[in-house]
Formats: sequence, C-alpha cells, structure tokens
Amino acid sequence: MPGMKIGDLARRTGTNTPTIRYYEEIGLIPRADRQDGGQRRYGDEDVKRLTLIRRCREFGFPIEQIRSLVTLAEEPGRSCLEARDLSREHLAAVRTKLRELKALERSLVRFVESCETACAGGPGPDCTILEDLAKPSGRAKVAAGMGRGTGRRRARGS
Amino acid sequence: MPGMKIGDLARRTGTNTPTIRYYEEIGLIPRADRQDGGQRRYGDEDVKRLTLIRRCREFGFPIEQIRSLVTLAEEPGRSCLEARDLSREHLAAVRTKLRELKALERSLVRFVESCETACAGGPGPDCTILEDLAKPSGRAKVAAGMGRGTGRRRARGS
DNA sequence: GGTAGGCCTTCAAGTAACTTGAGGTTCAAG
DNA sequence: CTTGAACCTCAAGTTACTTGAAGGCCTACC
Repeated sequence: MPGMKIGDLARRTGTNTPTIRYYEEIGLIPRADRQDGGQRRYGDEDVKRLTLIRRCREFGFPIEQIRSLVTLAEEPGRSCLEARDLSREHLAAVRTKLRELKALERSLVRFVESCETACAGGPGPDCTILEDLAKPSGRAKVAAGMGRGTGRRRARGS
Repeated sequence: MPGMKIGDLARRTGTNTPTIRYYEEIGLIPRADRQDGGQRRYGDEDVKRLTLIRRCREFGFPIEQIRSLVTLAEEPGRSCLEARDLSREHLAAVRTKLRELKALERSLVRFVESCETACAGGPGPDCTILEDLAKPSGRAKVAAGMGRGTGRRRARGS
C-alpha cells in the first residue's frame, strides 16, 4: 500500500517531516514517488528503511556510515557478508556506548543519593557535586569505536 | 598544581584542544589563568569539570543543560536541591537511552546471527536485512526525555 | 646564541545534521 | 465550493564543533 503521505511516515517512524525531505535530498533514502500534485507517497519498505536509519542515528552513527549499511542492504546477495561485518562493527560500538552510559548512570545515582543525604534538611554548603559526578572512572581518551555524529532528538515538551 | 597546559588537560579528559578553547569562549568553563606568554594554565578542578562536561556531552545532553548543571554545582549551598532535581532528570533521560540502546543491541545481535546462518556458505540472495534490523519494537515516537544536541566523538583511526 | 620542532595563540571559515521560516499549493471534509 | 490542515520548495539559521591560516613561545640540541 503505497498510499502513505509524508506525515504518516513521519508519525510511524518518529521522524520530523523536514528530516525525511532532507534525507531524500542527500540521497539517504530514494526519491519518493510523487502524486499528481507533487506530494510524496510511501510504502512499507520506506517505513522499515527509515526506522533502521533513525535507530542508528539515535546513537550517533554518522549518516555516511548508515548510508553504507543501507545501500549494502539494498543490493541483495553480493554484499551480505560485508553487511554482516559492518553490523558487527556497529554492534561493538553499541556495546562500548552501553558500558559508558552505565557508568554515567552510576555516577548520577551516586550523586542524587549523596545529595539526598547531604542536603537532607535543606541546602547545605557543600554538595561535593563535582567530586562525586566527575570521578575519573578509569579511562580518559575514550576510543569510542565508530561513534560520531549527533544522535539528537527533539526537546521534550514539558 | 595549576601548571597544566591545555594539551595536558586535553589528554586527561579526552577532549580536543580547540574544543576546550571553544568551551571557554562560550563561557561553559571559566576563563583560564594565563602565563606570561598568554598560554592557558589549568588545575585539577578543571580536569573534574571538563570530565563531567564531556561525559554528559557524549550522551547528547545539550550544552545549555550542562551549563545549568555545572553553574549550579559551582555556587555552593544555595541550589543544592535544584542540582539534585536536575540530576534526577538527567538520570531518567539516561535510563531511557539505556533501554533504547539495549534494543538496538538486540537488533544487531539478531541480525548478525541470522546473517551467519543465511549467508553461511557465502553470500546468499536475500539476507532479510531490513526485515530483521528494522523491526518496530513497540514505540514509534520516542519521547526521549531531555536528549538533544550532538554528542559527537572523533572518528576512530582505523 | 641560534634555530628546529612542537606546542601555543587568535580569528575566520567550514561541517554535519538538522530546524525554522516564508510563501505558496493541494486535497479531503463539510 | 470553500476552508483549513497538510503538503510543496527554497533559503537561512542553529548547535557544537573542526579545520586552517598566520604567527608567537619555549625547550633542546648544536
């Protein structure tokens, strides 16, 4: 059913409509079929592709890397193993990010707790915020795998 | 020991030197003391502050949000509870990101595995890449908490 | 003491990945 | 047939840096 409008696709994939047009412009997604009036129409394929793209973008994979994955995925056969290897690399990077994110979580938990005790009755004079939050935790230069790019989301409403 | 040069600070925190200067310029970190020749000198405080900043940036917290956390942290007393609340929000956002990142991890694992079987002997004609990777997994519009901004890292060497 | 090389300085321009805005068109509902 | 939401294009703005040019400082070796 290639009857989906850009807004529908946007809703289904959690993307802004201008972003979809932008992706088309830079050739990350193929140029959509147009209706008589010039409006874009999409199908289920497009939902899948865009879902994958957004998921990767969320976690900072740069567009060019996603492009290579997606185009590999598009050519059937020939490059299946290549795609697998690329995904493996992605996977390793994701796991690195997971570890780091957990470290940040721990830091924050510790901080909130210490804040609870320290400032219990009301704001105290020294919350040791930097002490608690910014502990070295091992590494300095992160060797963050392939991560780059923005991974941004819309600001929340409230 | 406030004898650290900008390059040392950079190495210790995993930041590029121009980025440090940039942070100073936008007032995210205080203007560093200068030596006679005009070179910046830093101390341990600066390492802590920058470590915290970079950690948050890694996971997409926008600079303005980090700025409010850091300046809260800097004024002792008065705003300890405020800082705690802010960190709580950060924590919630981090946990959301953790969940999503785990979902992406699972997708990738599933994909790599299916690739291993499907393309076992060599590249096959249909790897179901999009099928496997871009499964809906529940939500569409993510409501990702506070995340925005870029969270970028240097590209890896290899 | 001079000079090579590596660090540092400022300032300006470039980049990625969008977002926002202006100004106009299309289309489904009433 | 009109109205209003959703669409279109094109241009400019934004965030968070990165890269480059043109030069200054500083340690080390000859």
